[in-house]
Amino acid sequence: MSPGVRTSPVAAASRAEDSDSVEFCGTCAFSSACVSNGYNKTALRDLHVLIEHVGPFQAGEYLFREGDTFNAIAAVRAGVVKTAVTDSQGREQVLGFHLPGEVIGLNAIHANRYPCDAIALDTVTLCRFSFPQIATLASRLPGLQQHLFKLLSADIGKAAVLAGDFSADERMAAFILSLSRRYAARGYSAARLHLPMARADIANYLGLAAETVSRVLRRFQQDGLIVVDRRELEILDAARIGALAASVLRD
Amino acid sequence: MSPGVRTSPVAAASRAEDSDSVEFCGTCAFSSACVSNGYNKTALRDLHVLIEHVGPFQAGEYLFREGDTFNAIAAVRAGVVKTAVTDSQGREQVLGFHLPGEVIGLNAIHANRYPCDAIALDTVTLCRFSFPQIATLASRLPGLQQHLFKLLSADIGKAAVLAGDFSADERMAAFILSLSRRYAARGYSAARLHLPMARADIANYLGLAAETVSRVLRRFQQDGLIVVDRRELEILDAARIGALAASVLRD
DNA sequence: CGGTCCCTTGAAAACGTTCAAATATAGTGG
DNA sequence: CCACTATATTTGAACGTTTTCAAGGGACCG
Repeated sequence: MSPGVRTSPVAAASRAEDSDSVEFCGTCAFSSACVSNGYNKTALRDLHVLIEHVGPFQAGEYLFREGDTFNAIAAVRAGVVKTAVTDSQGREQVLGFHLPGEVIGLNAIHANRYPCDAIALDTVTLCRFSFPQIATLASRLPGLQQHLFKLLSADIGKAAVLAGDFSADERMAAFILSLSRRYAARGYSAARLHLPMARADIANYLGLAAETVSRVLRRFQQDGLIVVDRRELEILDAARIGALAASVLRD
Repeated sequence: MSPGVRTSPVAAASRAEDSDSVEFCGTCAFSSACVSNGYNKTALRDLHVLIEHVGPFQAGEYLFREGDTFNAIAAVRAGVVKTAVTDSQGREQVLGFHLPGEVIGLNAIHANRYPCDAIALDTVTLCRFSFPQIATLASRLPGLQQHLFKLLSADIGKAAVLAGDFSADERMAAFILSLSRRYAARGYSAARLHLPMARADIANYLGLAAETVSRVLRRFQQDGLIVVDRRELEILDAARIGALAASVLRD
């Protein structure tokens, strides 16, 4: 990204790359699939003009910070985004990881400010949607309004998944399987996946200690469930992983 | 409520009580405050016709069940509602408690089915809003659409609050303070409050054992933080409760 | 007054954490 | 290309908070 951009590239107005392009990228096409069925080209153009491609961001860069004024949601186009809050004592609490195709910023609508930080874990590019504009457009396109309601509704349930009292094994298995499924839904391999986040981030997200994550992964490998090497992970026994994760993922 | 109603009074179409009344109840007035400013009487009447007052429900009655077809959200008008899921082994997981003025069913939009059970903890009455109708109306009333977006967005954050690794004391203090604030926001006392749910429900919600809840409450009382007698609770030292809860509630 | 459910209390056990240290890896500059 | 440093991960052992197990009271309801 260009040097000199100092605060909240997502929150701040950003220039669109390839502003003369009239094609949707894959992510945009996904995000707008709801309106592309049965709507005219005017609607599609309306949607297109409020989309900006921003990035790339390098690992560690902040996409937005807690407290920044909210004015846009964003779909991850490439890379992985971590959302987290930091308390007064500087302790971080990881809220989630967002893979390509997934939307960030929905939890900022309520207070008109982002309630968490968003940090690139690797090289990230985004599709940025001005929220006031997309809300206005949603008034005219019932399909878009419905899509936004559903995106928001789905996020309510996701946040509650790890609230239960699950064992370290169950949490770890659910984490692996969730990543696998979400990658698979985007056309990546369901068996081999890359973990772009540190063990400490996984642990924090799952409510465990980093040492516990390390130990559980090692034991999973000893038991033939997975093969893990650094941040590359292969699922060998999806059935047993699924059995462990079932109580967490509810299926 | 009338006998013979067997399934999902919220999901199913229900008769409105006082159908000839043209006055909003307090909850309805609250829920529709967003549109009552600057909108004409036609809009208000449109909103009113899609509201149904349902109930009362007795303690233990199901307002809707997991898997029921979704077609309405509801605001609690009186009483307290517990939402929970039950896994394949029959173990219950409490997702939340909903006080008067709070909305239930928002997490059902995504899949068009309720993802959890809703159970009355005491005598409950509801304002039921047909979701297809309110969504249609929201297309014409930007203020209503914005209000719905904000309701949904706020719920995303609420669910994640207890995901962190907090001690039993911190969780319990946060629970007490959250109830106190939410009751106070509705005009009830912030210091004296009634707990309509069992200790086991509190424990389940907080990710603790019921015995731990009992012990923490007793110790809080020994330390002069609260007085608790059965399901009546008085906060004596709001400052220290607040200090304990701060890391959980983030303030 | 009996029954049931809810709550409380005590003691032992378990799971995961914390502390401490070794190992490995990636990044940096010579 | 290599040494060097900081960071990340792994591993071991002791500790601690919470859970589990077991039992005892107590309130509410018929």
